[in-house]
Amino acid sequence: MAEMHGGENLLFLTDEQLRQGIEAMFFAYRGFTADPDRILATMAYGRAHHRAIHFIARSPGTTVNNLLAILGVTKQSLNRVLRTLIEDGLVESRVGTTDKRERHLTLTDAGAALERKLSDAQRARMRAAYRAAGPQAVAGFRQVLEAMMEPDLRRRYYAIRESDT
Amino acid sequence: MAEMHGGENLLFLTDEQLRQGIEAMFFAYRGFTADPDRILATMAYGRAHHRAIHFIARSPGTTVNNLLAILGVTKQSLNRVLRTLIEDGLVESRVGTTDKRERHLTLTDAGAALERKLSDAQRARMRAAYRAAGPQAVAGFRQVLEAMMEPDLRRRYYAIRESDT
DNA sequence: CTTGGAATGTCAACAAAGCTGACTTAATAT
DNA sequence: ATATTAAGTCAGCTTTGTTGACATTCCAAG
Repeated sequence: MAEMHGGENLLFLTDEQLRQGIEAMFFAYRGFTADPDRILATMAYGRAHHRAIHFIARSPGTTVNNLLAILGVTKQSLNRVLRTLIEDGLVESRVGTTDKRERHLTLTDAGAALERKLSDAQRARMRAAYRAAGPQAVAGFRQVLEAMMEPDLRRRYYAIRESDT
Repeated sequence: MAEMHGGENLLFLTDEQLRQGIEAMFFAYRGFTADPDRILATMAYGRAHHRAIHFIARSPGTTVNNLLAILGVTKQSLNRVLRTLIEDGLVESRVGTTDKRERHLTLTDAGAALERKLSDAQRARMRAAYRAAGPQAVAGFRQVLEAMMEPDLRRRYYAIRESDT
């Protein structure tokens, strides 16, 4: 924790500074999605498909319910996306073994290939930004983003990270 | 500039670190828009209206063309939003004096009131995140976001900042 | 002065991706 | 047995984006 001494250290909390942060978030998010969007535009897919693919890749065997909670959409909305991905052979849906009501979702080889393509593009921009800003800036970036999340999503964000080897 | 020495300082560039950054962006953006979205849901407005209102407030008298470039949508899409805001008396559109083709957009008192309401909510979350992370983290946050923007939007971002007193 | 091009606005049609509400099926939990 | 949960489906609606075509107004250059 950095200690606060007096007033001038709180300059980063002025309305003007906060406004700039808001605008930075807005413009940066556009850059963040630009590369995958370009790739998806050449197929019959959109950002919603990308999100589903990303989190299935990240948590193979995840259930529909879990995905719903992470993505924060209705099941009707997710189902539309999921159905096309399954029909197109990018995602596989298998009935659960312990609980047969659940469907466990995984990427097929074709799905994994698309995931890699999208992910490579997005990571390339992230890597460039990280490299330009440096490790200390990246740590701060992550700290602020985590503080900005809704508590329940922050918990899910941590859970996904910890599920990695 | 922080100097790079060898390998372990580049750990923040591993695919796993980049993936976490991507997910942090995704979850944080949801938090970022959550509060204004809640307010807008109670009216007949959406996120597109918020964006228009924000940038008109930020650059009073801006032209439609300038707004188009900042928002990155088609004029038809913006026009629909703008029309309802003008009809509802939140935005005023005045024919330009030097160039009468241009329309200069400003917020009415009612528009400014809504802007303040939305902006207050969004800034409150930003302020909380900034406070929790501290000044150094905020500097890093801003650095990474700026590096992530598309170059032309980065220029516009700087231009808006510099237009302030 | 005429003409070309730029800025703006409008109409129509459409697509992506979200929403609500109602309902079914199957399986689990109480 | 009954209630609840997970998933899927149908219908209809909203917001916000897209193209394409076209009219108007105005500035500027030949």
